[in-house]
Amino acid sequence: MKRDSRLSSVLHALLHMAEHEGPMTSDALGRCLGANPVVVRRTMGLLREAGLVSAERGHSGGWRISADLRIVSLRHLHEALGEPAIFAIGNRNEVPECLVEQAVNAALDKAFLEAEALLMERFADVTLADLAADFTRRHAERRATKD
Amino acid sequence: MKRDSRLSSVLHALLHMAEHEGPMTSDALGRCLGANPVVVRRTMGLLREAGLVSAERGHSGGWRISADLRIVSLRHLHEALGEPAIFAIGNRNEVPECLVEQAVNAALDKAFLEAEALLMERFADVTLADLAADFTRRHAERRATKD
DNA sequence: TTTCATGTAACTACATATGTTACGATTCGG
DNA sequence: CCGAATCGTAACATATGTAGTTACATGAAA
Repeated sequence: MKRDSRLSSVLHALLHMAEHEGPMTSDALGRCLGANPVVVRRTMGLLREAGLVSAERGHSGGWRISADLRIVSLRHLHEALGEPAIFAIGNRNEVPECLVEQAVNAALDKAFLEAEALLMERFADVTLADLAADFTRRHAERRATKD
Repeated sequence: MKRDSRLSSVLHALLHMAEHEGPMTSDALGRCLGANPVVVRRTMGLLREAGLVSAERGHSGGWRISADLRIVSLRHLHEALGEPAIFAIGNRNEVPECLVEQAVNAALDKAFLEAEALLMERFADVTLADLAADFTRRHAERRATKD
């Protein structure tokens, strides 16, 4: 199964936007991410619908962050992306007649739901501001190592 | 992304085998699961390599469980299947140059590793015997309801 | 020796993420 | 007002991975 990397992509894009003065075009973001500008527009469009960014068309247009970095968490972004399926493993049949399969599904579902709940908790704990701070720390570290 | 349902499938198959006298053929298991017998052989072959089941060819052959149901956990089965990827979400680029992307990956990896650790714990806690008992309970319940 | 079963390779079918092309809609600058 | 820049979006292409299917070799039992 090919993994959905949109959450990773939008985080990367948003942090670049946070470091950048003025709006960034889909083309510029595409170059940062190594992604196609149309894919950028497609994905950022979901964040726009969630009110997290805004887009301006025409000359000197592009994408801007329109939310507080200290508020927006990974969970918000996951929701903005439509809460895509988290697991690459699942039940063969979601509503089985067979009692054996029902027992199997119940056990698997319980484990997956717990893991998903933990993941969502962790996602809710991390904001864009946290990531920006981590980036700043890494940046300072690299400069210190080079000197 | 199509989900990997092999763990669900082998659990379903193993429990049917546990309830069944003598070996079960790939054809019979395929009918239980609603799956193709070749796919059954392909998947059960991995369990055979892990020593969890054995296969006999020829007349009155088929698959047999060759391990203690009280010992074999979901985790063992997951391992026997080659520990397939658990998450359908992931980083865009696993070894990025970009410090922004490194910060993003670090945050996501941390959350995913914690969730995976919890899932593996839960998997280790559930044995085939537990599932068989749960099936028996469901079976008794259904009969009680019908009466 | 015939039949029934697994073992396995090769190919097909299908789903989904991402990439690409094309073009319309909008905005700014000259 | 025109033209370039930019987003919005549809339609199609490509890539990858799961499961299904066909075909046939191998082995065991009646």
